[in-house]
Amino acid sequence: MKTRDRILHTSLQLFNEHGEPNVTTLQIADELDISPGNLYYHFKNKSEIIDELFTSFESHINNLLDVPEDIAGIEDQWLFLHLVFETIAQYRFIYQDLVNILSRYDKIQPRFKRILNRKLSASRNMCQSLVRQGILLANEDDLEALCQNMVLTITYWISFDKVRNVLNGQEMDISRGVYQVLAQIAPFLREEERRQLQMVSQAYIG
Amino acid sequence: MKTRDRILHTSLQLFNEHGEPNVTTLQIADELDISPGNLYYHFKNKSEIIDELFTSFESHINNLLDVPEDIAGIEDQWLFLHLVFETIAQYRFIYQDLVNILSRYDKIQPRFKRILNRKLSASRNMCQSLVRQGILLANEDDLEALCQNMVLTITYWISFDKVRNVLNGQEMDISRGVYQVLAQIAPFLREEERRQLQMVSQAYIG
DNA sequence: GTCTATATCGGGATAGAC
DNA sequence: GTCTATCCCGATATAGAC
Repeated sequence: MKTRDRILHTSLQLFNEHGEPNVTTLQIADELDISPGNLYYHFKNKSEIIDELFTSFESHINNLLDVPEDIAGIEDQWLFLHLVFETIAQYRFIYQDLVNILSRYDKIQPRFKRILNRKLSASRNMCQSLVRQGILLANEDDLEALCQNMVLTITYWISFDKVRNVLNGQEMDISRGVYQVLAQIAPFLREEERRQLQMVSQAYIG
Repeated sequence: MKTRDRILHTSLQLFNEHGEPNVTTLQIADELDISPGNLYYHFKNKSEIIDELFTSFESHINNLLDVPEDIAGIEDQWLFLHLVFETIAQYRFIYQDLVNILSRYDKIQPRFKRILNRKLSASRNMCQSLVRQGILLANEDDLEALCQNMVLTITYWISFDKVRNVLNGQEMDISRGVYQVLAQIAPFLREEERRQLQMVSQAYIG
């Protein structure tokens, strides 16, 4: 593994663990047993590291969010959301200090907003595919509020979970986040699919 | 107004506007046209300011959250949530850099968790009062997931709104946040109360 | 590519006069 | 209570040797 990539890799880990603002370039270098000078040979400055990591996140998440023309079954939706959550968890430092990071690195602000919009589209696609199947019954306003809340949960679940649990050593619970998103759709579902969702949930959460 | 209070007041404003980590003690002093030395006469250090502001927030929000033994009507619930949102908005710097602040000022971590728990209790009270009235129909699991999501929305709506809109100058929209919370209850409501909620929403949002 | 040494800068905080 | 001056330190970033 090339040094440049090792720097990115370690930075990501430390950022996720301690929060980007709390991690210095010296700590990154120390963790890698290289000199700070070496780090600055590979990266002009700290923001270049963040920019690169964000770009990487962006391409991963866009990849995921572009696909879902038609995620028909509950099981597929569960999987889809789980992949989204996993990706966010991998780059959670962005979400944990979102306002801060967006205000200090203003180039990524529009890019993040675009991701939010894509999340919204994906949520709408999921719901509309259910509507088309006649499984989900809701009017326009309900649907819009539902999708907004889905995006909110997708965006903040991991931070929320961290505040409540992880800060004191407990494990992060992604599946629970997936559940919390789908639980918002549940009340609009037909009785049968609602039970099906319940089954799937129990299988993954217990 | 005593200098000490002016410091608190201005700090709160600057923190909310720019994010606590981006505001220096010098900036606070400058804004007040006092010297940094003067600031440090009134406060031992920056964290004492934050601590004091948090304490103030804590007492406001606890005051609100303690009341709701029985918030029966939709209209009352709207008002209650609006007050909660307003309080959070007033101290939004805490929420905007939540993970960061909780990790750097570890004394407030348990206190914030307690607030989260109270939010959860308040949400449960709201829902259960509706259940008792026979207005809301849901099983235990649905109810629990619902309340969790309500707390999540209450906690992060304002940050979410800021990321999407306010960072580029638009106004913050508290009523929309209230709506997003109540919209989660809506699908569980009886037809009649659901319509009623719709009316109230339209009155406040348009 | 990597190191050591160092410059620079900014923010937090203190000393001591008034 | 308030000011000016200053210290201290930690973080970013650079210079130059190897």
